[in-house]
Order: sequence, then C-alpha cells, then structure tokens
Amino acid sequence: MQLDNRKKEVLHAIVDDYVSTNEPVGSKSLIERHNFSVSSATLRNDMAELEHLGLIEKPHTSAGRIPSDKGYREYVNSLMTIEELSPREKLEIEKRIDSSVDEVTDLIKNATYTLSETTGFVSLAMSPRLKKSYLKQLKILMIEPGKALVVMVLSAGVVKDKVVRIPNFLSDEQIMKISGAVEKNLTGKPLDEITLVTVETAGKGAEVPEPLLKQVLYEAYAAIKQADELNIYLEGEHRMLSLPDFSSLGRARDLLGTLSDSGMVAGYVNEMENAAREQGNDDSFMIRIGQEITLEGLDDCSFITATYNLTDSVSGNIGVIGPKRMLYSKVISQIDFVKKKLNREIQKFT
Amino acid sequence: MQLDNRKKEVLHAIVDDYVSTNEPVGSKSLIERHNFSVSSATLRNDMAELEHLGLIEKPHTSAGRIPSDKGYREYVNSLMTIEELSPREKLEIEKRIDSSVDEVTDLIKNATYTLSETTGFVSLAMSPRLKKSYLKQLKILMIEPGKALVVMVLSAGVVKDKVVRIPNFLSDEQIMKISGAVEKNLTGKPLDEITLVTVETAGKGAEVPEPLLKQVLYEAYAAIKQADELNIYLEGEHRMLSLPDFSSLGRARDLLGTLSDSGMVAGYVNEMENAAREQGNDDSFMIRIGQEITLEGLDDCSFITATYNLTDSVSGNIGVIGPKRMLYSKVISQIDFVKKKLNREIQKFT
DNA sequence: TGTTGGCACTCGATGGCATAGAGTGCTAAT
DNA sequence: ATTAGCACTCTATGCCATCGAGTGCCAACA
Repeated sequence: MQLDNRKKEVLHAIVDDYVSTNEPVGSKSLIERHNFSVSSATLRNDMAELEHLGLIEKPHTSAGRIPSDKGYREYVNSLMTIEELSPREKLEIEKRIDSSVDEVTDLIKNATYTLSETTGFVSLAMSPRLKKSYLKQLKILMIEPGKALVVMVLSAGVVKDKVVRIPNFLSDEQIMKISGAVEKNLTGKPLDEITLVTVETAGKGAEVPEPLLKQVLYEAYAAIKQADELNIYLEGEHRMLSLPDFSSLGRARDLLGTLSDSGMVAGYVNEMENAAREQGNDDSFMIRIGQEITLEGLDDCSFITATYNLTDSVSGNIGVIGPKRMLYSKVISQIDFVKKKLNREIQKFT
Repeated sequence: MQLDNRKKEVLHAIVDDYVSTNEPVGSKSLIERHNFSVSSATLRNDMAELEHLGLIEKPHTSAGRIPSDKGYREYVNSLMTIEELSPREKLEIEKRIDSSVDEVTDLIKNATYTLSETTGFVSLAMSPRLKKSYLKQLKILMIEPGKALVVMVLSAGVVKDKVVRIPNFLSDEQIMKISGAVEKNLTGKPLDEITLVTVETAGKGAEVPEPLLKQVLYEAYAAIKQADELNIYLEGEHRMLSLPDFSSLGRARDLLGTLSDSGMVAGYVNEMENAAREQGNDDSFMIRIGQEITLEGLDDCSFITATYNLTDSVSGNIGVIGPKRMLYSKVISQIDFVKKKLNREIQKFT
C-alpha cells in the first residue's frame, strides 16, 4: 500500500469525520473541518485515488465517501494513534470493577458488564480456556441415594461442579472410597491428558464392585469434560438498538438473532484465537472488521478482543462487538484498561 | 359490565381480527369476515357503545377500532375459550423438553427455551422460591488455604454452592469439624428459619477457636442466604424484533432495555406472585396486560405466567412476555402444556 | 325501540412533481 | 501538481391532489 502522506491524512480525516457524524463525508466539509493546505479539488483527486484503492466508497454517485472495510483496516493498522484514557475515565472503571466477589467467574462477569457500560456496545468475555490447567482437587460427594456432586478445583483457582446420577444403592462409604482413589491418582494431571481411560485406571484402587465403579467413573469423567467446556458471557445486546448504525430493524434483528446464540459466538471467538496463535500473531489485540467477521448479521460490526491471563498458561478473552463505525482508539484503550484491571484483580485469587 | 350478547361477539371479533391482521378493524370488514346477521350501521352503533365503555379505541378519527387494555382484559376474563393444542404441537414440545439433564435447573432452562421457541415471544422462568424448603444437607469443603466451598442440598433436590473465603491458617480438619457440627444441627431446618444466630449456635459444637469459627460460620450463613435468592431465566429477547408491534425502534429499545435488567423483571414477577396470593387468587395463570404492567417499556406487552411445582410447597413461575396483540388462548395453552410437562419431568428428580 | 340505508366528513397513505443542496468528475488554466 | 469552474447526478424535502376506508349522524322503517 503506497500512500503518500497527504492521502493518509485524508483517509484518517474521512474515518474520523464519518465516525463522529455518521454522514458520508465530502471534499468540502473535509476542508472545513481540517486544516488542509490544499483545495477541495485536490482532495477530490486524492479521494478518487483512495476509492480506486478500495479504501473508501460512496453510497451513491452524488454523496460523500465512507470508509470501506479495507479503509478501516488500514486506519486501524497504521493510521490511528492510541491515546490513554483520562484519569477520570480510569477511575470510573476502577470503581465499577468490584473486587469484593468470591469467585473468579463473578469477577469476569463484572468486568464484562463494566466494559459494556463504558463502551456502550456489546461486550463479551470467554471463560478461561482450561486445557493447560491441571486438576488441583477432585471430590465426589454423596448427595442422596442415586445422586452425587463432583467438585473440581482447577489450578487457576476455578471451582466447577456438576450433579451426576449414580447407582441408587451405592453407599456413602463406597463413594468416598472412589472419590479418594480418583483424587489421589488424578490431582496434578493436566486437564487435556485426562481421558476416560485415565479416570478408569485412577479409580481402580477403590474396593467397589466393578460395574458400579465403572458407572461412577464415567460420570466423573463426563463432569471433568464439561468443566472444560467453553463458556461465554455476553452483555449489553440491547445497547446496539440505540446506535444509528442499527436503526434499520432488519439489521438489528439479524445482529441480535446471531448474538442470542452465544455458543456460536463463543465458537467464533475461539476460532479467532486459534487463527491468531497459528499466525504467531501475539499482538495483544485481535480485531475483525465488517465482512472479515464470518458470523451472520455482523457485517456492520467490528469485533475487538484482548487476552486476559488467569495464570501464565491459562487465559481467556475479553472484548467488545460494536459498530464498525466506532472510535477505535478509544475503545481499544477501554478494553486494554479493563483487561489490565482484570488481570490485577485476578492476582488476588491465585 | 353489562354487555348484551351481540356486543360481546363484536368485541370478540374485533380482538380476533386485530390480533390476526394487526390493522384497526372497521365495521365493514367485520361484517365481511364474520357472520353477523345485522348491518354494518348496527355494528357501528355497537362499536360506539364499546368505545364509550372504554373497551376499544381508535388510533384516529377515520380509522377502525383496536382493543384497549380494558378490552383485552374483558376478552381474556370472559370472552375467549381455550382450546387444546393439537397432538402435533404437543409432540413438538414433548420432544424439545429433554429430560436427560442431570439438574433441575437445566430442566427449567430447557423448558424456558422451548417456550420461547414455540410461542415466538420472550419466555421466562423463575427459579423455585425456596423459603418453604428445608436444608437437606450442608457441607463445607476445604479447597485450598483461605478458600472453601459451601455445598447445600435443599429439600427439593436443588443443589447450590458458593465459594467462600476463610482464614488462611484453618486446617482441613478444622473445617471438617465445623462442617460436621453445622450439618448436624442445621439439616432439616426450613430455610427461612435460618438466621445468623441459628448458624452460630449450630456451629458451637466444633472445637475451633472462637473468632475463626465465627468467620466461617458467617460465610456459611451468607452462602445459605444467597442460595435463597431469586433467579430468573429470560430467553428469546431478540424475537421481539421480528414482531410488527415493535417495528418502531424506540419501543423495541425501551423493551429490550428493561428486559436486560433481569433482576428488575424478577422482582416484578415476584410482586405479581405475592399480589395474586394475597388476593387468594389461585387461578393457575397470572395475566397482566399493557398498562397494568408497571415496568417501563412494556406498555404494549402482555405478561402471562403460570406456576410450576417442584414439591408441594416449593414452586416457581414460568411464562411469556409477548405483545398484547397476541393469540391469548393459544399462548395460554402453550404455557399450560409446557408447565405440565415440566411438572412431570420434575417428578423424576424428587 | 332497535335496525338500516344514505351521506357528508375526516384523515392517513400514496404518488407525482418541482426544488434545493451537497457532492462529484472533468477540463482548462496556473 | 494544483486549482477554479462548471455541468451533472442523486437524495431529501415539501407540496398538492387524490384515494379509500372508516366514522357519525339522521331520517326512515319494522
């Protein structure tokens, strides 16, 4: 992309103006609002050039230009400068992310909510990916005949549990035996190395009749696998309805329809994460703009996520989904600050 | 309300027509669509009367009539007849409410989702109100220094837990002692009789230094109280955007904005429930129409809930929020059927 | 007294039309 | 390479006439 300096400035100005006014921007208003030392005719030439390069486009012949996805991309990649938040804004976020909760999960939800409030967009967080974490503790608790609770504590301090069904006539003692055996052999094991076979061998020590034992172990295994599932927290979907970008009912409907399938969104974030990792792209932010997003109904959105760290090897994503016509630098700073705050607060749990 | 038979029929017809067409209905089209044995002029007189009574109204002078809130109310109270669902529809619901889940909570979520899908509206369920249930089991589990898990099993088979912070230097044994003492003295107690004092006396037996004991007991108490909190599941908010009734962005925004505050909705449902109980109104359905609903942005909605039973004394609500222009009889049957199915499935857990 | 046909009137919706205004591309001059 | 100027394009806006569904009321009728 060989853009001379002025063309860069022009693109920069167009993005800025369009983001703040939501109107296609023309050569004249560009001159008015910015201190270009050239005439509008010159800008027109530049703009024609930029359009030729696919960076801007016009809704119709006699309208101003708006940035294309590619234009936003160029802006994000090499034009914008990120500014820090004001102390006031920082304070606001600090205040909202309340550290008095008892569980990491609540803290993450809290941060997600805050992010949605401060940006005014949809925010989301992924529960930590646990593959790389190991089992710190596992207990099977008898609840009542036929029902037990599998409680797992993972290395990152995350507690998960699941009610499972067990054979009716298993006694409390028998369950405790199984629990003890499994715990002894499984603690310290990385989650992704735990398979049905591992669990079954781990349980061998318990003196419990074979078929019963097997069933309990299977349930325990299923509980562990479930704990490993991805979880996503989405917040503030309704805020999108206040944006002029989604004043068309159809667009809004498609967007919220897609977002309502949180599993789908979670899958997409995961894909993004994997793609970024494969490319060795260890930029702290992942940004997808408009058509780059393969989810239906998000053509007019941008997707920005950052990675928060629970431990060195366990991390999750937090970010926002907003209109692609957004103040990128601002939103990125906001996400960044929330992420940092979250990281700091998480320390207290590990 | 003294309405002669024909006026009743007219109101009935107006509601039906308006619900199905979403257009104000005039005297002429009323004649066309229904077999009235009188002329349109007569109906006009009747309609003027109905309007005088406040049962119908016109958007503007030269338009047809639409039912007022009061009109819908009359319709719901004494005009409509509830028809059973077709076997096909029943089957569809039966199929969707999957009973293979392990926890009551999942079953309820499942039913909520199904209800939203079949009605096409927002559906909601309240977690069971637990006041009248008792503590079946309570265990405190050491997770790691400074952290414990309080696991509670309630009479209805509901399992709740909460991670709590405890003094760092408490040992596993000490926690087990406390757990044992509390459990021994608290099991069987109705939830609403459990206070901080009760918990503290219950823990007396444990041989653990006083201040430490007190802190743990306080946390346990807090966990129990939290288990008692109301929980609401809302589903399908985005579906409202597909309804012509909310084709105005403003309305849709207000509605979804309010619904996004699920705590507020939960509070409202609870109020409704209490109000109904005070009036000795043991109708199985609670219906609020339009302005009767005090939540902001729900003026164009109706709120219909039914009560499902977990045990004889523990119950919750399940229902829908839809446009007040809805097929009441149909929706009521749908809720009713889902409720019954839910009740049946719940049996398997208790 | 309740019912009916007739009629004038109301009011939103629709579509045509002219106008204004913002913006463009192109050309010729600097 | 830049600029002034100009013809052209297209949307948005407002106005106006028309259409049609629906109403209210009155006088006549069973």
